[in-house]
Amino acid sequence: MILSMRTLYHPNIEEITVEGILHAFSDPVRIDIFANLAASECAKNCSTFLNIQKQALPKSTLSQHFRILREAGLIRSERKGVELINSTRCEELKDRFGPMVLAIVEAYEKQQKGGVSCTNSDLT
Amino acid sequence: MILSMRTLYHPNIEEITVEGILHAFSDPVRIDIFANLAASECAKNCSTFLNIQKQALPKSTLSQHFRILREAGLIRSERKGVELINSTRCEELKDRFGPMVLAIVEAYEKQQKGGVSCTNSDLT
DNA sequence: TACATTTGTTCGGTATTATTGAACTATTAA
DNA sequence: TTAATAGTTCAATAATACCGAACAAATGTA
Repeated sequence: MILSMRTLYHPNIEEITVEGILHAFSDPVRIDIFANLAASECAKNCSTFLNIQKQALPKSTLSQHFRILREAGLIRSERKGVELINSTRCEELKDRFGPMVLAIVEAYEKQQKGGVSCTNSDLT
Repeated sequence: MILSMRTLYHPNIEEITVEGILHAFSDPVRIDIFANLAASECAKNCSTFLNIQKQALPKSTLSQHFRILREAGLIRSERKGVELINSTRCEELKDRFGPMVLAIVEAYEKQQKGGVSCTNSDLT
């Protein structure tokens, strides 16, 4: 499959797999991006997330993370001028995978709110 | 933390994280093992899974997968003589993370039953 | 006491995957 | 044009994963 820079590949809903979704969610940055998108009223561009993480990420890294979320079928990205507007595919996903995606997001949000001690056990 | 070969580390329930769970589930072998354990009436030893995958796995690989599931807090392993008996921690996990784990397992099982076309799109 | 068998772990070399700075493309605006 | 902005691609490096071989621990047998 040949993809030019302007072609954004989005899998059809029936091509999306549980394993693909779980792999996409396996990275802390990606689950955080997705949960953020899911919680926000409006869609957001990629650069919105440049400084949302604990440590600022390079845009090349962020670009890869968005591609993985997109190709796993979790988000939809639309080009609007020079930027990419991202939104979740939660509703489609619910039809196909039931409460899984929502349950993951809710568990993640609850954990983040709960003020988890992130100073734990650095095993050198 | 020093672990001898006989010491099996199991995190306390409050040490378990959503990210850790999602990372453990990100591998197709591991989600398959976990779903199998969750579906079975009785606990199973590790070697049970040596030939359950499409391609047989070396036992060193399987050992790593079980360690990752265990250290993510998803399973409990008890030594019984020479073997390790594994079971899920689903009930504890439900208390802490709500329906997440069950929803993942159910989506995975539904997909497996559904006869997914695994001959799809090899993008060379 | 061996010695063998079974189950799983550890080690270390190799292979795969992830990260990221630099160069690039594409769009918009002046 | 030229510049600015948003995101992608490339390629070198870093980090992980895989798995054969050696090992450890428990059990059985004589």
